[in-house]
Amino acid sequence: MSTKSGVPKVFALADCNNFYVSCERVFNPKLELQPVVVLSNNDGCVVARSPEAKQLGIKMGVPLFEIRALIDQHQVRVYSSNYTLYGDMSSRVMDTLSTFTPTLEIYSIDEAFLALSGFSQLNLTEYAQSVRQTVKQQTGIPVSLGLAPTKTLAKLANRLAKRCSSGVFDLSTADVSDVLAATPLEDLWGIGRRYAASLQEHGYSTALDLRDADLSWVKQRYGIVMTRTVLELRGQSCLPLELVTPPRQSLMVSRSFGRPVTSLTHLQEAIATYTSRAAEKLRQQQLAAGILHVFARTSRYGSVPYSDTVVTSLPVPTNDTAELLHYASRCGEALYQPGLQFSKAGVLLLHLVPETEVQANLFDTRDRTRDRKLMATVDQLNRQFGAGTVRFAAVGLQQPWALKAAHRSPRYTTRWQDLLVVR
DNA sequence: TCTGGGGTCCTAGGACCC
DNA sequence: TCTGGGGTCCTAGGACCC
Repeated sequence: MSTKSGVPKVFALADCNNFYVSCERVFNPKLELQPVVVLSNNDGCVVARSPEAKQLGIKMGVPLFEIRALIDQHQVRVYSSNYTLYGDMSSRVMDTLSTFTPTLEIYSIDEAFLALSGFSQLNLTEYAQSVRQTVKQQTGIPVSLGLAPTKTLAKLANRLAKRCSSGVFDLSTADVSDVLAATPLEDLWGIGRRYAASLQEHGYSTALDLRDADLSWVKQRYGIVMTRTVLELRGQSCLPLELVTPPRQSLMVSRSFGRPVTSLTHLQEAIATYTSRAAEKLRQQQLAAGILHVFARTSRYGSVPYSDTVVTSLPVPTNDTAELLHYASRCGEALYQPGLQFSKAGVLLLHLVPETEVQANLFDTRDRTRDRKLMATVDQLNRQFGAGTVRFAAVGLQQPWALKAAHRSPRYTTRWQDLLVVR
């Protein structure tokens, strides 16, 4: 695969190793070489594991209560998620990566694709090594790099890089057949559990089988997405780097409750809390929403199955907390049913537009200039004195339904009170 | 007792129109 | 017996990702 100029085109996927655990370790070096896990919101499931924790057989995504015994037995260190810290560490890593190439796509909180076209004169593996070392040195975070002619193969190369001590794996020149033959379908980017099972029923079991599958059959049976995967396995790049972040289409805030909610009051408090948070996020990103979805559900495990969504079209796209709270509260009333044990609720905002491009409505009676000033002041106070300093009464005071986060580390990098003290 | 949260894209099918 | 057909738009649901 070559570009027009004849320069080999290589994608590198840089992926932070056990990112959340690594973030915790940067600020608490005692965690090195110890089994460590980081939990999802509400301390529900394991979402990151140190190699030592993986060694103990702790699987990705397992609920905490299922591995209690293992944790006690091996004194696994357990942390609640600290997304403020991880987000901040992520931007430090991305800043460092971006010094190596102008063509970089930030793919997720801990991954970035780099285009290394034009580096043909250099030894790519050495270059990748210097990327690793620099990121480690400047941020404390270990990363691995996979090199390949397509994104899908770079993803695979990265998996292999994670297993070798050098932390770099290059599939850009070698014949990949042997590697693909040793790769189960569900290890491929874009092939999840369902597709893997379905392909298996048709006699495919490895990535090599899929690469050599009949393209028109794949297209007809599974659609365009998997067809691209097949082509990428063949070394034909179909997924370009996305250098500009596409505008966001939706924004969601949802949480499971720390304990079941049965009263309308508590359901409304939770919905108001999530709505407030969603409105803050909108303002941070200078967006306004035209459609509000509010949903609530009971637990998938036991209890009466119930899940419903109420949709409201807003008269004018808005990011005003008070206005969104007004509509959300109506939705909450519509969703509530006595006797149900609600386990989760959430708010989804759609039809997002830049706040500067909001079309006025002729019949709009709100004094929006005044509203905007109020929100700006509230945001400023909360930035200065901490989140939640100024709140709307609707969010409640006690919040007995609120989620659990019993093991959270301090926000070392984003809160003055939590700054690490060296004695 | 205890099972995450936040996204995107694609497709099928219905509504509607000419 | 005859009862169009094709295009577009929208939505819900399903698949995937981290």
